[in-house]
Amino acid sequence: MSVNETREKLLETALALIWQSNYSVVGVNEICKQAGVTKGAFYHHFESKANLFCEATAYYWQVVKQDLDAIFSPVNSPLEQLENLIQFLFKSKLSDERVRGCPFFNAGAQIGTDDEQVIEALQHLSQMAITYNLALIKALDAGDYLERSGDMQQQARLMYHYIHGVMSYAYVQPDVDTIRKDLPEGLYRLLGVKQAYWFTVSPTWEAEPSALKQMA
Amino acid sequence: MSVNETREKLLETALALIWQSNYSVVGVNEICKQAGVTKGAFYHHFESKANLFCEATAYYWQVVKQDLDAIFSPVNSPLEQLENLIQFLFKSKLSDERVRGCPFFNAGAQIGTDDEQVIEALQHLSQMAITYNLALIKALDAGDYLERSGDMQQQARLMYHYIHGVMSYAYVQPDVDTIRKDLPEGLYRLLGVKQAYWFTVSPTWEAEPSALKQMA
DNA sequence: TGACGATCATACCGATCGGTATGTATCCTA
DNA sequence: TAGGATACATACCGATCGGTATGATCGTCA
Repeated sequence: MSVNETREKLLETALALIWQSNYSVVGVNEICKQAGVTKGAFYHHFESKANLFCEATAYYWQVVKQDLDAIFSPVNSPLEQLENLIQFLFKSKLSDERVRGCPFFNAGAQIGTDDEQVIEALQHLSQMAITYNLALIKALDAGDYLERSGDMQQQARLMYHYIHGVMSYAYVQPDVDTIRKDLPEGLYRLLGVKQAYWFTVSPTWEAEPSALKQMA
Repeated sequence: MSVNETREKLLETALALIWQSNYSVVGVNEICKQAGVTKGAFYHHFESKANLFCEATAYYWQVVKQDLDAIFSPVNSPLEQLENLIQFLFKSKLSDERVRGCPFFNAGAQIGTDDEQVIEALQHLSQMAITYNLALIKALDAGDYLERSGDMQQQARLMYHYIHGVMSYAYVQPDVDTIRKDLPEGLYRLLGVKQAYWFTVSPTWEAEPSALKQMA
């Protein structure tokens, strides 16, 4: 196994395990065991468990960013972008029944406030997500798809709040059909998309298998 | 210390500690230490840590229910009820900077999926919350405060999702002013309250100190 | 008064936690 | 080909985890 292979195997295993339960519960031993490496290897690549989590956050974002850039590609209309986002959230996190919620949507709630670097990593991640939301809202507004204009930065946050909430709900109540309905309904309502445009667009984005997808 | 005193002290201490960090991180030893009782007393009153959590959930709900019943009192108009709810969510969970989010909003994300009785306790709690939301939505709809009628059961869920999301956001980003703005804005939008009624009502509910409030 | 159950207090359990010390095999470079 | 850095593997550390066994103290009621 090459250097990067070991490192990435650890990152992906950690993400998968945290994904399935939570940061506090998943131990370094278990991560190593599942990844098929020893503790010596773990602490060779990462200085601590918290550091691993931060690196995993960055790794996760790096992968997700590619999806997001495809979803929000300028070749898609704003409405298509929104539908793609819904598709993405649904497919990547809810299709497999064993996986509920998103480790980073949830992570804020999983981690004690004492670990500063972890908090910062999560804040950065949420800020990134909100930035993407903001771009979408600006596009929707420019395309006259919205009933009213408002504080778009705020609307981007509202979007984030809501998506976060739905994902967390899915963690406790993995009722796929319900989530499938609530996700678009809430977003259309929150953003104030003109009702004529509701449920009128088919997504142009399709989930592709990737390292992170396989984890789910 | 009487029997009920010890038991309630343990429940309240557990809630406070879990509130501040999370279920996995807070140990039985720490709960006992903070509560000023010994482990013997703990395991005399509760058969396990998970059982304590379930009991604490019920205890918490029992206290919160009183607030909710006051908030949704029929003497208040639906708009006042909504404003009261916002006030309640904000005051009870965000006023103290050290406390971020809600232990039970977050708990779904904090607990491994392996503990069945804990999951059930949380599902029950969320169902209760959604039931209250539903009553509010029906009242708003009946009072012609909403722009459109829809699946009210779903709308009650959407409300829950959003509130959950805002609370979790507050956990990582304890920016009180932002939350203060986002909470009503999102709820008005989600529920589709006619814009003429936005921010027009003053709350009739005021937080009163209680055992659980002091925890915060 | 004496027996008994309720309410704890103390001491301890094996397991596991995150982390480390040290040894070793491999590889690149000089 | 010597030597040092890299990439691990193994064994172990003290601390803490949830939980238990046992005994002391108390009020209660026969």
